[in-house]
Amino acid sequence: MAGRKAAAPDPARSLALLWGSHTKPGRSGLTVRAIVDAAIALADVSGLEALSMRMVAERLKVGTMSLYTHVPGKGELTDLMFDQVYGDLYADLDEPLNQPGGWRGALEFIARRNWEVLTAHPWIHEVPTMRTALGPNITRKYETELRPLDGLGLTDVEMDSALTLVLTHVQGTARAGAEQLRTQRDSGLSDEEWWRQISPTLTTVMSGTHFPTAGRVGTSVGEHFQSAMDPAHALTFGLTTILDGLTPLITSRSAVQ
Amino acid sequence: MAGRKAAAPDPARSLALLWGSHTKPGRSGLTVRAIVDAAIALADVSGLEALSMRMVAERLKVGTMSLYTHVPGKGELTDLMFDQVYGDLYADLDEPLNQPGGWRGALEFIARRNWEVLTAHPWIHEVPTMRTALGPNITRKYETELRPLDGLGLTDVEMDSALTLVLTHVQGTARAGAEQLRTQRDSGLSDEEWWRQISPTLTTVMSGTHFPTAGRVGTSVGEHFQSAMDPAHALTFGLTTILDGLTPLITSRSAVQ
DNA sequence: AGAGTGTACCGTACATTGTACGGCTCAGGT
DNA sequence: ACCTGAGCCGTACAATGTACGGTACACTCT
Repeated sequence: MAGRKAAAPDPARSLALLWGSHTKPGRSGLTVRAIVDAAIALADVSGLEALSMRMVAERLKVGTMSLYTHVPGKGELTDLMFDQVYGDLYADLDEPLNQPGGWRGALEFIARRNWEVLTAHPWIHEVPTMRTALGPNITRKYETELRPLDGLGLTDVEMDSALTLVLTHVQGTARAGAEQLRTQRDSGLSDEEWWRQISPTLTTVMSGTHFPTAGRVGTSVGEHFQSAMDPAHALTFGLTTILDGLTPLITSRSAVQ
Repeated sequence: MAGRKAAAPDPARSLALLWGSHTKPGRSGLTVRAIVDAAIALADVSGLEALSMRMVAERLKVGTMSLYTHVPGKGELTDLMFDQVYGDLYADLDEPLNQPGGWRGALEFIARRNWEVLTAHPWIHEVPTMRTALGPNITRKYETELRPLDGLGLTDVEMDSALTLVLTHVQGTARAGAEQLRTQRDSGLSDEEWWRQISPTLTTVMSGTHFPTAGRVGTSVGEHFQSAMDPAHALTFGLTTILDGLTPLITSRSAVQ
């Protein structure tokens, strides 16, 4: 990254911002909320890396440095953006729990919701999540997502592990999809056009090497999805497999109870 | 990112570099290989984002712009780095296949090997992988990893989906672990110190809100792992679950044969 | 041996980034 | 009417990737 030291965001400062109430408009109407909203709108289009403090300021018709009155820096701003988009994820604390289909239906619902945010705001993948772990919305999300797993006989650690597994899968798959989309946008080439462009170079250069399985499977996948991969298919295949894998664990625990 | 246009890497140029033979030392001993090795060594320590062309040049005792004689730009350089670290992943094309334990043992072996590279070179997580998909080493890796799944009765698409699921899981978990480590390094704080620092702010600010499940489970996890998460545990829990989930699919297909 | 030529090498310049610093300007209290 | 403090912002700086144009060396051909 460029610029001055870009000092690591102060956790305590971030937390205060995250949990505090910010309803003091100032004399040009500038608010933490307005800044975060503007930043999210811009990031949705261009990504976090392309998002600059100058762009945010310009969109708000405000001097660049005015932002720093309300937000310590870009790092803390991304923390706020992150917490914000997870704010409306669930209608209430029991929405997944009230889903039909028991724990399995609940986890499917959770996966689908997370998938939706991730695809609506692909820049989330660029946010270092470790440090934001304690924002108010994130904490509520954790509570909401854990509840359907409570009382099934699982240990606390198992509950966390199961949830983490599902969320990691959704995130990884969504990330791959976002990357695919972004690559297409950046290059202006669709998957097919891209393939046509590199195809001659590839055949020239690949002559003499034989990868029979990779060749056959790669071709099948390409024909089936018209692409090198289909994120939606990967999501459901993986989710089904994971839930199938969790079933014996949960039924054995429930039986003991 | 800063700097000039930073034009998207030319796929064809990357491919030529990836597949071509580069054994022309030039008059100051500068080689594509040497550049890539230096870049990898630096990235291992500081990450991709902190890696700069100036740093690479300095390490090689060479002017910055000399690098551009051998490598079109930073984007293509990262492509080369990516392909390079996957070069020695497997001893031969049948190493996973020859593992004991059938397809399950093979997938466990594959997961472990991928985990090792990912933790040895955490910057891999920052590489946009879509465009590199066709490097020689990556293609061989795909072949090697698919073979243990061949002949089990799975369709080509199912073979690819199963492998992708395992690799996505390993990558996601490794990424979380890398992020955790990096956050610690950057802040100079261990998990415990970090917790002590934000704890007072948190209790002040969290008063009045009740998240019973999150609180109980979070505490249990923290006590069990001395941290908010344990990547190694997440890896094995998830892998076990996924393989358990794949078992019915594979046995049903094999039965039909 | 001498001349010519292409390629490896690199110094400088520039646009772009995050943000430190210090000044300006106003709202509100005394 | 004046003072004070907070919101606002112009300028400056360090760091980045790399375009551009120049320099110097290894080689080939005469």
